[in-house]
Order: sequence, then structure tokens, then C-alpha cells
Amino acid sequence: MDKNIPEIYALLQDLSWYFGNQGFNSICCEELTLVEYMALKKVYDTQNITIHELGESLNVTKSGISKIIDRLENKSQVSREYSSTDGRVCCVVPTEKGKAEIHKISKRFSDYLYEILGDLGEESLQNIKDSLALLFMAIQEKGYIKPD
Amino acid sequence: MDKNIPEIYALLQDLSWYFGNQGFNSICCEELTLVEYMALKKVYDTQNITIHELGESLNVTKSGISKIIDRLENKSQVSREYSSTDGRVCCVVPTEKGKAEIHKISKRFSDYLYEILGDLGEESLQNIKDSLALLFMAIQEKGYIKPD
DNA sequence: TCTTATAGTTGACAACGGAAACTAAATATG
DNA sequence: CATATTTAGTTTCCGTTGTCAACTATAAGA
Repeated sequence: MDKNIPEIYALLQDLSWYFGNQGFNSICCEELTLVEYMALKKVYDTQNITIHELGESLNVTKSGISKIIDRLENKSQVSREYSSTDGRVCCVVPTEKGKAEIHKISKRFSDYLYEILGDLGEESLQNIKDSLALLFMAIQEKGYIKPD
Repeated sequence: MDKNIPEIYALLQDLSWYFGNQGFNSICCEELTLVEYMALKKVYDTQNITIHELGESLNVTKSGISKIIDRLENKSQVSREYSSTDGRVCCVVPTEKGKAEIHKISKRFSDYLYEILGDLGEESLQNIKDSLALLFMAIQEKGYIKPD
């Protein structure tokens, strides 16, 4: 195995800490937890996504995702709309408030990154973005790490 | 602001999900939660680190980190050693089992990454590593995102 | 029609981390 | 030296969270 791979792993793990719960909790995002934000983002990015699909996408059980959507709905960030073609299925859509929240949080973090990376040239930024995009696509295709 | 920055943020956030609790929980890591693993890794990487420093480093309150170390100690992954020069201070050191666990988890994730990235050439891997290292150093220097 | 599968919700439960109160040791001040 | 203050860490209480299992309801299959 290329010796770079364990180092890439270690860096990813450490970086993830900053963008995971620990970095996220203490922030401007007011009333959203990380998992709520991730769910909201997924709802925002995907038309008519079902609760079932949301759970799979976030690697949360169906009862877990149901409660996450409960909380988002109580906070008026999303609303449930039952499918007219399949009475079992519940689609989730973002409210206007939810859409605004997404933009706000994204901007907050982008500002933070800008303070950090603003000095780099566009070429470096492009390079970083390409590396991350490559990683993400590969990992998304592979799916979550599964138990042995 | 460079248009790449919001995209870098979005990619980092999504990647972090895979290396955060959601990706981590369902895995080979048996008896460790993510925050326990992060604490163990920090203990492993830092000689004679104190509980106080651990909490700061992981952005956890002192009561929180105290309990995390409790759990790691109950699992025989670390041990507390009170400082001889300052009776208040409690240094944490990894046990042999703890060291082995670090290697095991790191290998598990590296194997996963290898399945994903193994086809890339060394140059690409080096490039990804450099990008991540640059990001991580910058973010570490900046520290956790603070409330407004 | 009757059975089975699927989507989602609910209740009980345990894990987790924060706030505040607490102990104990070190340092500062007079 | 004596007392006050600061610092390190622990413990208790508590609210939040997500899972499991049981449940309802709708759809699909035999």
C-alpha cells in the first residue's frame, strides 16, 4: 500500500473532527445539531426525498430519522408531505426558513474557511477542491464503512 | 470570495460525515466510540498529556473529558498517572492494548481508503495528501469555529 | 381474499455530554 | 507563615439523542 494512504486517513479523520459535532456544536448554527443540519441539507438538495431514503443516506435507523425530522419540523425547517400515490410514503421538503438556514450556515463556514485559505491563490484552491471532490465521489460510491 | 471556497466547505462537510460518528459507529472499532478513539489517538500522539489539555484539544468540557477517560480506562485502553510534581495534574498514557487498538483502527480505515484510492498513481495521492495537510494545518492554527 | 412486505411512528431504554457544585493541590498576597 | 485565590479534576443531576422492538397502516403478491 502506498505510504500516503495512512497519512491521508489520519488527516481526513482529524479534519473531520473540526467539521463534525465538536466543531459544529459551538457555533452560529443556533438551533440545529449537526445531524439535523445534514438532514436539512439533504432535503434541500434532493427533490421529494422520503424519510426512508434520508435515513439510508445519513446512516441512521428509521426510528432515528423519524425523530430527526420531527425536530426539524418542530423548528419549522422542513415539512412532511404525504405522497398521493403511495399512502405509506412521506416526503420531506424544506420550508423557506429551512432554505435560509442552509444558506446562513454555509456562509458562516465559508467565511471561516476564507479567513484560513483566503491567502492562497486560485490555483491552490482549485487543487484542494479537486482533491476533495475526487475523495468524496470515491467514498460516496463505496458507501459507509461496514462492519466486518 | 473565491467561488471554490463554498464548494470546498460543502465537500469537507460531506466527507466529514463519513469519518464522523455516522461512518465510524458501524465499524470494526468494536468498543470505542469516535470521541473515545480521538482521545486515545491524542493520548497516543502526545507524551504525558493532561486531562485538561485533552479536553481543550478535543473541544470537550472538563467534566466531559473526565468521563471519556473513565470509559477508556475501564476498557483498559489508557491509564491515569498522577503527576509527581503537581498533585492536581493527571497525565494519561496509553496501555499496550490501547496502542494496538490505534493501529488496528488506523489499518482498518486505511484498507478502506486503499480500496477506494488504490488505483490512483502516487502523484495523485501525494497531491491529495498535500492538500489535506495544508487544510489541516491552517484549520488547526485557526482553532475551532467560535460562536459569534 | 389472505399473506407478506414496506413506510413510518411511538415508547422504553441506555449512552452521552454539559452545568454546577465539590475536593484537593498549588500559587499569590499580605 | 497564614489566608485567599486559582487551577485540575471528579461527581451528581439532568436534558438530549438514537436504537430496539412493537405497533399502525398501506401496498403488493399468491
